[in-house]
Amino acid sequence: MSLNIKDIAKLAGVSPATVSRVINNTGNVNEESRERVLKILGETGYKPNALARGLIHKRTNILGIVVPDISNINFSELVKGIEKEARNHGYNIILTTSGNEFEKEIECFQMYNEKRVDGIIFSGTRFTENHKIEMDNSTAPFLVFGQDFEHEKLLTVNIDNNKAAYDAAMFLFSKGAKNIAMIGGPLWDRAAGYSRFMGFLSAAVENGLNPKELIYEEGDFTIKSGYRIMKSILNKKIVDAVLAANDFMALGAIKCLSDEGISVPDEVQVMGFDDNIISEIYNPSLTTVKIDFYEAGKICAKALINKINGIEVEKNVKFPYEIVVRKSTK
Amino acid sequence: MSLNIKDIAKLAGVSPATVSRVINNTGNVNEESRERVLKILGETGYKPNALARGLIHKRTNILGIVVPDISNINFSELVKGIEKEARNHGYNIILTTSGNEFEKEIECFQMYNEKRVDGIIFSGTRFTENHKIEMDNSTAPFLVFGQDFEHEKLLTVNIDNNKAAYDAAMFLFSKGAKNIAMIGGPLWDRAAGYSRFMGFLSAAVENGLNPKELIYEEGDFTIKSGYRIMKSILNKKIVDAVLAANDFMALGAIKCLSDEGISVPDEVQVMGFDDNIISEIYNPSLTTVKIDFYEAGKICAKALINKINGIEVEKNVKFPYEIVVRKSTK
DNA sequence: TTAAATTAAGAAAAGCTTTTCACGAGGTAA
DNA sequence: TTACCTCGTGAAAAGCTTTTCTTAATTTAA
Repeated sequence: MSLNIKDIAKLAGVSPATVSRVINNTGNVNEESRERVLKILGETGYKPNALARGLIHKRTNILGIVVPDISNINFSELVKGIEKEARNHGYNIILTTSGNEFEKEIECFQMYNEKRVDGIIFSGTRFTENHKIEMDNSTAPFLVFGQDFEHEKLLTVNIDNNKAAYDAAMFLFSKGAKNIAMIGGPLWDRAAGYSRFMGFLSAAVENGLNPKELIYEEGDFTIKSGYRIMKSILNKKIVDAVLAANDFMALGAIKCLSDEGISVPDEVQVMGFDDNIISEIYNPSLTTVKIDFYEAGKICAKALINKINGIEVEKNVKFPYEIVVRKSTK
Repeated sequence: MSLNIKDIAKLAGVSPATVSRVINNTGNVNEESRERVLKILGETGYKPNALARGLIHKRTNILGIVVPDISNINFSELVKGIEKEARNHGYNIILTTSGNEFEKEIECFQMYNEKRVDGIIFSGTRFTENHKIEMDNSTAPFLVFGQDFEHEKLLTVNIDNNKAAYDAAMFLFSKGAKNIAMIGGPLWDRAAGYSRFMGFLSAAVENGLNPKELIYEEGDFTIKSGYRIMKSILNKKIVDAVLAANDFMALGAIKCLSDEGISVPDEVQVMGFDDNIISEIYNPSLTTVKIDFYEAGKICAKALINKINGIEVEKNVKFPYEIVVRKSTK
């Protein structure tokens, strides 16, 4: 059914080598043969087998992507950016989702190794010994998005979470907040948990708050946990502003406050992280630290492809964020 | 750097054939050799090259996916379902987005052909001559999601759009509507445009409306077009219900009605299609025909993989929908 | 005219694995 | 003992393309 290069060669009355030379535009083929081959190529619609090509060149032009959940809009935007940029450079992507489970992540890495992808982009939260082993063994370069894992072979792309959280908290203070609580991520998440907490802490101390009395509770980035923690905070202390480590938790907090009859932003200001699509249409709309995942995806793809092609790249890329002011703050 | 099967063979003191037999559990290797090989495999972490394997078996265990836009929640759910089910069967997915552009779709098909994927899942709106040619030439089976294209080699997975629109309109009538307008899709979109219109038409006629006076306007599935068309409808005729061909347009319609001071659902009931995540949290929340894209994705993957493996499959799968009643209808 | 260089094109190897074929050893049945 | 099986194993081919190596033919330079 499917033709191969030998068939084409026979049809054109030349050798496979010549056909290959025509297809790849490596010189040394005279005009007449060239045209005969091109004619047959057009008629048959022959396409060279990428497997055989990959075997020779030790390249597949495929990037392997691992994200926790593609139906989370942040990650789908990220993947969209990666795919867009990758395709512009002649690369395709194999996509797998991990649900943030380590074993699945490791499985994916191994699969990508078998498939001989040219590079791997990984978005996850933890860096276990097994992750390290896979990266050590991998011939394909790794890029981690959204974390600052330290590994000699690793590229990372991330925002400066510490500074972003600091800026967000300072913004709340500038809007008259005196007592800010944080609905944070788990501290083992070094980026969205730990670093954002540290930024928050700096700003709080700078504004005269006592670090001992600071309210920080760990959620799991869901709307539900935001709701639950907001309720718990209300029982402990009177606050006039809440900084959440992502938009979902911020939205949960707003829902809780409105259920309790507390006005946002008049009595309590709320701020999130990410700029989820829902944050704009929610009522009240959410002030947040916008992270452009689509652009981030492009940056990831470009950096990794450069690395693959031996072009010098920055090892730890920081990309910009932006505070988007809406109705949940004064 | 990277080991191959010859290296493993040398280390274990056997031939490559024997190593292969151990890896693939094809019998005829005695226990002693087997253990020696396994030991080396464990120590080295060797993984066979999928390219070479694919070349021999004429199989890649990869499915190619083409969707218009991965950051549209419907498609990301679809892809998530596909990926989940595919992985359960030992397949991976290469993902490309087309923006609904024909040339890109065709390009993707050709790329998938070169990469020798085992099957292709395509979500698009039109079926041109070029699409047909690619499907004719493809050795990999095709599955189309969300359309009813006719082609001998084609599998399709879809809801019964005609019946669903009929049911939706009948639901509105049952809630007291007398004059229903439809904000539809373009009629060249045979599924979400044409078929949903036909279903709406049947229900309208059945309820004594004059087909000549029926209001149907074509939008492009965006919130904006829903808003614009709603406004246009209000200028033409008094209606007490609107059926939109998707949720985005329905939400646009609600926004328009509320801007005009018209109460939903008291004065005008609104209903959509899809059950977008936003539809639930919008105010008022939207009554809609829920399409479970995640399940649909699983169905697609399963059907296609069965086809690949020579298992008899239904050529045109219809999967269920469900009317979700919320606050935009009485 | 001879030597050197260039061009054109095929043969064959390489890339890595699986599978078929062939072969020897050991066992069983007649 | 002979004939036939089974088992375990390695050599080699096949899958498809690219690239290197050769060779032959033609052109250019001396």
